[in-house]
Formats: sequence, structure tokens, C-alpha cells
Amino acid sequence: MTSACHHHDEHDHHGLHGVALGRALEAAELRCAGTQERLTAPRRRVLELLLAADAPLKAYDLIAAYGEAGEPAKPPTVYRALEFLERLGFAHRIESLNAYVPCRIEGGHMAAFLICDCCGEAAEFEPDFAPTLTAAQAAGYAVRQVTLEARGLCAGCREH
Amino acid sequence: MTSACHHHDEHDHHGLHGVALGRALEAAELRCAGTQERLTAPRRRVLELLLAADAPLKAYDLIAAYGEAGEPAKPPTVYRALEFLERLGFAHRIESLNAYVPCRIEGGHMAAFLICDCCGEAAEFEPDFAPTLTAAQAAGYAVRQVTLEARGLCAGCREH
DNA sequence: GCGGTTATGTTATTTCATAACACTATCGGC
DNA sequence: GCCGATAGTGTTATGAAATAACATAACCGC
Repeated sequence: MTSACHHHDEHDHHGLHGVALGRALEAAELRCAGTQERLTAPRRRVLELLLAADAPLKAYDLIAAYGEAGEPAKPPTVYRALEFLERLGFAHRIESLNAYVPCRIEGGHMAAFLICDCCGEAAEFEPDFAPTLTAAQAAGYAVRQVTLEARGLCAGCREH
Repeated sequence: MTSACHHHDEHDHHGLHGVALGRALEAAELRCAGTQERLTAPRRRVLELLLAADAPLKAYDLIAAYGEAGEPAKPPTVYRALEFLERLGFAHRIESLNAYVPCRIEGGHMAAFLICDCCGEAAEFEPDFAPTLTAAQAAGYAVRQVTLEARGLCAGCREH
């Protein structure tokens, strides 16, 4: 996380727990049932860990936290689950952090993040991609996917 | 590069050579002289390799190509040079490729790339960041840096 | 030429990610 | 029900990307 300041009291607790976590997992199950995709045990477990976290998790954080009783997973288990979760839009990879977050925005969309270099928070948002897509089209590109990551300081960290 | 097609005849030769390469390096020297920064031998060598390349280079491509007579560099040599080149705006890292390109646009700017998943070309462009920055401000963020990478197919690769 | 600062050389290690292959589960068609 | 195709998992091993730590050398202002 490489925090530069230490005032992360209450402003970054995004993790889901208890009932809310259960509901989110249930919703994911339902969305899978709609397609012919399956939310298998390792996929569900990795999604659970992401949803419960307060900040982006690295792949090896997931590997370490995977086992209920402390036994880590093998790397391919987690990487394969992440690949699945990304494919279905349940999670996003943040390239500039080598880390992963659960998707917090409903509906098919292009991911974009505001990342606080101080507290490590990564807030998903939906900027207007029109100027970018227009420019890309003008250059002859057929865009399939856009990665947008804005780094800086969040409101909480600016004040201190 | 993981190319999906094989028609990369003549449409991605961006590499600088001979006189043009010399001029670009000279320009970099001049820009360094203006500040109190120094374009030392390893930094110059890495910049030269980036400028001469036709596509983004991985750090270990640079490490392998570093020595005039085939001897590779040690990793820290190249990573330190890249850090310098990025800091001065001579090069950019492309997060989604773990690769580096020389800066092709004059003037201080935020980097953005159109990346062809077929031929590997990475075209630097300057989209309008205003919507993104406005949204970030609305969320209370003070943005320091923006990474924007659009992946898809370039004009040449779409036709084939 | 001395001392602070910046950069380099070198060894080793850490972190991140995937290849390859054997085995198992699921599901539609018969 | 069972059979074959497909998708998913488990496991071992390895590959790729990046940095830590510390010693040495170059540069610059005085």
C-alpha cells in the first residue's frame, strides 16, 4: 500500500460483510445462472475475498487468504478465478497496482478508477469516454477495451 | 506480441535510425542541459533502444539488447534508466503491456495510447481529458497522473 | 582537492504470472 | 443411465518482471 500518511480512520471501509456479502454473492450466482457460466467454489471464494476487502488486493494476497484455515491456494487457482471474474465483469484488474477489485458499478461498462496514492483506496467511476472513443475512431482504431486509471489523493487524504 | 494476424508489412515502422535517431538523442541532450539533469551513458543507451524500436519494448528486451556486442545489462541498470526517462517525459510505460515506448509527442502532456492487439503497435495520442478530470474533481480527488490505454485493432489490422 | 550529492555496478531476492499435464465434474444426447 | 465432449480443477515447475541492499565511481560547487 506504501502509504504516505496515516489517517485512514474510517474513510475506506468498503468491504462487505455478513448479510451484505451473502447478498452480493447470491446476486453473482443469479447472474451466472442466467448465462451458461458457473460460479464454482474457487471463483466464489476469490470473489468473496475481493468483496470483503477494503482495498485492492494483490493476487498473492488472495493466494495467502484463500484457505479458510490459513492454507494458501496454488497460484493458478487464483489467477484462473480472477480471469473468470474479469471476463464476467465481477472484478477488475488495476494495471498500475497489479491488483484486483470487485466491480462496484452495475451494468456493462468500461472500468475507470480514481486511486489514492496515500490511503490506497480505488474508487470506480464512470467518466465520459466519448472524447477518447472519438479520437480513437479518427485514428482508425476499433477499440475493444479501455483502461483508465487516475492517480492522486482522495478527498480525505488531501485534508491532512 | 501475441499477434493474431501476420500482415505487418510496412505499417508499423516507427523506429528511428541514422541521422533521425542522432537528432532525437541530441534533442534529449539539449533538454537535459536546460535542467540540471544528465543524460548519462546508460540513460542515453536505453533511450536510443526505445527510439529505434518499432514497437513497445519490455524491460528484459532492453536488458538483452543493451550491450553493443551482445552482453546484456543488469536489470537495475535498465530499470533505473527507465525511471529517469519517464520522470523527464522521454518515455512512457504502458501498464497493460509491461512495456515501454519513447515519447512521441512534444510538450508536457498526459500520455494516452491506442494499442493494436494484432500488430502490437502503440500509438500515442492526446484525448480530451476534461471529462475525466471533471469527474475526478467532483469526487474530491486531486489527480496527479492519468493512465489511459485503449486496446483494439488499428486501421491496418482491421482490414485483413 | 574535499565533501556532498548523484549515478552506477553488482549480487541476490522478491514479486507477479503462466506452462504443462493429469484428473474430475458437468451436461446434453442417446 | 451412461457416454462422450467440454469445462474446470489440482499440482508441479518454471518463467517474467521488478526491486533491495550495498559497494564503488563520477560530478560539482566551493
